[in-house]
Amino acid sequence: MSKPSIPQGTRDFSPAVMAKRKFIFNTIESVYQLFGFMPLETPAMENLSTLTGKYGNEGDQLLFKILNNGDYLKDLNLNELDSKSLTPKIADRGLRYDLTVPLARYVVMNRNDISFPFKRYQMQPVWRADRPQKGRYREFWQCDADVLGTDSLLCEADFIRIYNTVFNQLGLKDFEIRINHRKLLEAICESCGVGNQFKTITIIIDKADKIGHDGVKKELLEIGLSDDNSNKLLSLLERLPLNPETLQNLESKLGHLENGIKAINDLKQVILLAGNASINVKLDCSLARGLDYYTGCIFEVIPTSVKMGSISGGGRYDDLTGVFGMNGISGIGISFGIDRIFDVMEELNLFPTSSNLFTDILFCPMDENAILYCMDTAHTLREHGFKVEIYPSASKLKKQLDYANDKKILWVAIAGENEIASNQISLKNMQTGEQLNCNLNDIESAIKSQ
RNA sequence: GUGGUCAUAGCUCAGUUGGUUAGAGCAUCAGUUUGUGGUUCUGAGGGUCGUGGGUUCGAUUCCCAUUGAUCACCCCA
Repeated sequence: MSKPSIPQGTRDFSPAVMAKRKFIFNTIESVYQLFGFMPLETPAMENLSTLTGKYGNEGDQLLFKILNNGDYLKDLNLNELDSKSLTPKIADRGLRYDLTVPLARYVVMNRNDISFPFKRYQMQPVWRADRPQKGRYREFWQCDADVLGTDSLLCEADFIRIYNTVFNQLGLKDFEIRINHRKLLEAICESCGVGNQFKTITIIIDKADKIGHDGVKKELLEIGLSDDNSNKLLSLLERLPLNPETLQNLESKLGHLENGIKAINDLKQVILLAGNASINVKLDCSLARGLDYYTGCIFEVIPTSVKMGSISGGGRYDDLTGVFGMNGISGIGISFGIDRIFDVMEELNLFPTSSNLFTDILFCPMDENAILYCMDTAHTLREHGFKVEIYPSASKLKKQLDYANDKKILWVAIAGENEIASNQISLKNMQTGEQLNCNLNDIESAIKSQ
């Protein structure tokens, strides 16, 4: 038999790793709930017709397809088919590629039962048949929150506050929120006389971080921009603090354009509503992201003290549900990339040392009688909120203490002949090594007094 | 989808200019006169050297293929 393995780009998460992941998940979830978002879960698999055509040509290739059950080759003439035309005939379902399309599908299906604005969060794995590399997996988790059915800029401001709250609670101080506005991008292109090449231009300037201003200019010249216009464009890409001065400056350059004034007014309103939370927000006109469906503000969060890509992104979109035949629903959403947040926190050593997932007290029975002796007391402590376990056999004490160390259990309660005779327990602190005898009923107070 | 690097014990790695039974540290398990650990000592288990083929008297070592890992590009979280 060959050694067992797991598929490419997937991972097991050990208990020690899960403790840390849970810390991140729980933090994000509790903050989402603080802002009034409600949980939603959708199936791992969707009908392939729901997924295809939503992510562009490249996206379709990255979908995991699920082979139909039964004799799926029946009625097929294999000679007339290539692999591309074969797929829809033998696979009706696929694994979800993100959480946004399933959300749109859900909203359309349940339109009569949903009252708007609809605020939901969703934290589930998604799958992409991409080639794995650093910080990139075939199965990874997204933590989305979206507000559907309102175009209020209060949502943008709320998401800025959510970013601050989440990263403060995680202990990640060095981060920068970058914001841009789709219409600002359009205005910039217009003012440089390249409004008709909007999409090409944005793909180029989105790479500014990677290839630098020189690289951007080179590519702009290649697609036929004049030297003048590319310089003008580049001068607008500087990353500046999002504040009234920056916007006023921008208004003097783009205020004559309809798109420009709309975007600037939106951003002004966001600053006002976000208040102090907007302090570490930077206006980044090179930020483009998945342009296809974003129509208003666009967000990205970058860790500033670690070399790592974005750890969160999002933006406003119109007509999310249009592809499923339900028009007029606009909204805004963000997504945390928890796998990357994990890597950043690991690198900066930000995980709290004590985890509330681990056992608080381990009972160590020295003989069979002691097991029975511990059972009721252990359960009373559980009812009082302690995480308690009893070592399941009367093994040698060394082995039991090793087990406690391995699981980072702080307290052990040793019970043997002597303790039973005196109706007591030997309570030992595994960190200090101190040990004391106390009555069974006094364990809780003894622990709390330390 | 394109290109580079790599593959020896559970983990981190030695090693052989191709030659008998492939090593170390850590980890695991078991003992160290039987109720005290994380920092004693002793011992044990564990590898068909990623898989398949080729060259050779002989391959873990050389060649080819394949699979996987990893990094970069494309794109993206």
